[in-house]
Amino acid sequence: MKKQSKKVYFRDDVFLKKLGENIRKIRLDHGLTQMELAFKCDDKDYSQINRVELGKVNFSVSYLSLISTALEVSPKNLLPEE
Amino acid sequence: MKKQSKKVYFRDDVFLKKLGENIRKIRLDHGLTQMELAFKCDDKDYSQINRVELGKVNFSVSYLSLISTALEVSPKNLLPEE
DNA sequence: TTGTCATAGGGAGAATTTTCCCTATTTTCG
DNA sequence: CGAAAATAGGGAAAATTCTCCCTATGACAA
Repeated sequence: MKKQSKKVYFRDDVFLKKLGENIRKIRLDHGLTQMELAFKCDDKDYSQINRVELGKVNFSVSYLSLISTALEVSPKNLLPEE
Repeated sequence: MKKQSKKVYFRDDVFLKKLGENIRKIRLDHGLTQMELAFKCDDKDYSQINRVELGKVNFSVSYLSLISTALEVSPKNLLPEE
């Protein structure tokens, strides 16, 4: 019987927090509400945007790409330094 | 009975491909193997790194942060333009 | 206050990634 | 060529996100 190591997905809360704040900042710079941004992302619901901005979900890089397209900026611009 | 719309997660294959290529390029610039990079990421296995570089998985932004730390670059540097 | 808009967040089920272990294929080096 | 190293990828179980729908809270104007 193998020793069963606990599976815990890696999650960088500090990074997620900063990333969410950046996204919010850029969204507001564009004068968009969460709902409007969700619409531009072809997302039926804006709860995901909300959770992203609050750093509550460890979302995927594809979604990062989607948001950057909707905000008309390079994905690079969404990321925090370091 | 509600109409059941099919759930399909958003996935940007083109973006994932370019991102993977960038990561590979930077890894090689640092003279690391996939295994060595995995080790620096505290990943027990290197198959994940391999799939990331090949654009086969839509990995999380936390993992992106992890890789950037291991490669000692800003997460920005890993992302493709646009 | 009342109503409206925007943000915050609960909850369930399905989809997908992540983790872990293994093997196959390809590349590199003696 | 042959061995060793590195990359590619199969597969299963579990963790977590994603999607969708709904409600609560907060902010702000009439």
